[in-house]
Amino acid sequence: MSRRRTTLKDVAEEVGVHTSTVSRALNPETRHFIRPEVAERIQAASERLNYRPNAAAYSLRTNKTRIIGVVIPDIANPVFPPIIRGIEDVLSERGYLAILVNSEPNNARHGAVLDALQSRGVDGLIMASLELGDSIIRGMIEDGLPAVTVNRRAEDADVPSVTNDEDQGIRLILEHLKGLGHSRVANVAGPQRISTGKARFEAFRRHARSMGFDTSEDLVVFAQSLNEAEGERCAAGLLDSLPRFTAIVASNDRLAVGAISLLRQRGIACPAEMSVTGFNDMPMVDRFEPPLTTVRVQQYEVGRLAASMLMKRLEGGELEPAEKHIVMPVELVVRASTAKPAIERRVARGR
Amino acid sequence: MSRRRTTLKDVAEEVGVHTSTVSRALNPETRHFIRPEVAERIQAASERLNYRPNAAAYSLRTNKTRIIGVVIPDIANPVFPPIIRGIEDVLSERGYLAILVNSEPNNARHGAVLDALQSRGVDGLIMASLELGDSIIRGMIEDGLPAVTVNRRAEDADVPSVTNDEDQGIRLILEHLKGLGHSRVANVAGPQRISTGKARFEAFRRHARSMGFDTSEDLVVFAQSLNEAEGERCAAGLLDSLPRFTAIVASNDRLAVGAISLLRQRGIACPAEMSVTGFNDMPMVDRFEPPLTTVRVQQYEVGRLAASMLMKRLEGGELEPAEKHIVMPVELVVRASTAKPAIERRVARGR
DNA sequence: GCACGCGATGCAATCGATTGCATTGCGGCC
DNA sequence: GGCCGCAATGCAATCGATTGCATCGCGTGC
Repeated sequence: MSRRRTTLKDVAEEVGVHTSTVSRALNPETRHFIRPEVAERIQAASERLNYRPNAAAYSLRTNKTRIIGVVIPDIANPVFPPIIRGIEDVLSERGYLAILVNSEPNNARHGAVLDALQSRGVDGLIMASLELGDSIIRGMIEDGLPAVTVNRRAEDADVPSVTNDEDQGIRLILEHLKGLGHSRVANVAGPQRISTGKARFEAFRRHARSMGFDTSEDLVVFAQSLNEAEGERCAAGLLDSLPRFTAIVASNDRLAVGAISLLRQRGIACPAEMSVTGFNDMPMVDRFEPPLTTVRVQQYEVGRLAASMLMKRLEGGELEPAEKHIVMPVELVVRASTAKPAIERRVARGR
Repeated sequence: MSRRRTTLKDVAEEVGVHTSTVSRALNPETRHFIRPEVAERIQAASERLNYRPNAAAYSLRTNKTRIIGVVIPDIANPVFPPIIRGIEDVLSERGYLAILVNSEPNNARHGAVLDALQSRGVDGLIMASLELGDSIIRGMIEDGLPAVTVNRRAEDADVPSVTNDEDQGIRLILEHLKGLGHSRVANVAGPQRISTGKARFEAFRRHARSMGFDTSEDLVVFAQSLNEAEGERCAAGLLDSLPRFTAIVASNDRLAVGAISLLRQRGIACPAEMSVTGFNDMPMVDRFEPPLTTVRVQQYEVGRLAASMLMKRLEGGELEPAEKHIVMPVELVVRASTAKPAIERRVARGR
């Protein structure tokens, strides 16, 4: 048990050559320097002794770790697992490993966590946890650490990103609602410090106007965070402030789910009396009651792409401007949380 | 941009001392060797120069990485995120980082992935991905790598574990069904190569017998894997083989969700005509239609505990026998997927 | 038969931090 | 006032792999 790991030196002695020869024989890039017959003996010995290169020594010498830092706000948020899976699949195909950290940008731990990653010498960073104006990230990127953002964008256009077509998604939602006959639609917008929150809110405002929806300001509430409780709070706010409306467009599925909960608490039927839409098409929302009408984003693919872009950068290629910011197409998924508006039923409700 | 990182040597030159002095001054354990005044100057210089220790050099010298490998079958399975979060929270409190890999034990990549972790010199392993008789893991543990399993157990009792009280969970489910008046209950059991599948199946058999349920063998089907599609397939198998029964006890929530889907496809109302129960209480199952009656396990806490146990082992302490295998209490959560059995309604159905 | 060249391999420096041991300097004690 | 001892710091080896350069030996060409 626990005996010393075998090193290059052990293999070298076994075969009767120098460590440098072993090193070259085991590296596909340099193997051609070594006589095939010797290389094979080395290969055999290395397997016999169960040799595993020491990654620390390799990193120290080459300044590469083959480790990528993946920073997300919270893995327990169902949006992220498919993305992570996509990232990890690509990385492991290329012999890279992912260090996963949960960290919210405003959190005290955020800096420490990123320090730890930097100290570990990660070769690159994939960031889902990011707010507009995050200076810590800026610093790391200025230090030359390759990074890609996923889902969200940095202000700094130099940081490559993979995002979804938020504008198109919101447009599809609004068209769908309009087609059903809605004309007064409320918006539970996401936090404006997050790029998706901002993009979706702006898309809502623009498209609502151009499609002729009522655009009173009191039809919008801003969520402070992206979870169910906040969805409930925001929906309550809208109902209490009493503008009449027949549908709620939420900035993401979790807010939508929260809104639906609140409607139920208040005895308002969804979709009969109030339509609700989400964004993301999280796993399982098709099984909710009611099944959620939402915008499907390709979460797994987004993860894969982000990882691929980072790999490409690490393996030498600069990214061409055209591939620096990828916007993935989205798709409207109509389920049962939207329906024709009830004819002015909401008007009757008093405070 | 991208200029060389500052090293101990840089700090040493700045202050006019030797690198070893800097090293000692910066390490809380050895700081007392250094005159406070010097230590402070070193501290200041190190901050001024933004010094970050090189983890590769540290690892090479000390043979420690402060990295833990976390191996799970699939992060996209909703059971795992809370566990991962629990693990990561504990690790980051202690200055450790988690490398996350997705790997099914039967998969070709399994060995390669574990090799990669070993090569990276992880200090320990937390395994959720594990089948009874997995020889690769055995090998690593015999090599002296500290490991803890979560959710599942290894056959080898030497590997510490944190699991849930499967037996109790199944018992609570059966008592609940019995209380409702059911007497013929089918079981969609999990794969028997997985410890939870086995434990829950055995619990089902034992408690079903002792409570006086019908225990015909055709009331049991074994799932090959743990997902919704397999749940559908198994439920179909049960219905088609036509034993009469009024409830389905599934080995986990995903199988249960699949079973419910199938019932809906066949026009069988749940819970009116057929009760269904799950296990795990995954996030969001309370919002499903119907909200799922299931067994709540403390996923986040399970993750925290596993990480804590590993930390304890790494920081010297051997685990006492009593704390080597922790079994977490579970809790029955009754929702709307279970109800009193319909009086022999199923009898009428022909092939 | 000798020199040249090149293919194959060895040598040794290097990456950056840790740590056992050596050295220095100073205060206290008799 | 000299010596002992301890506190504070420096020295140098070390971890294991990579890699530029040196070296060796052999074949080839003349």
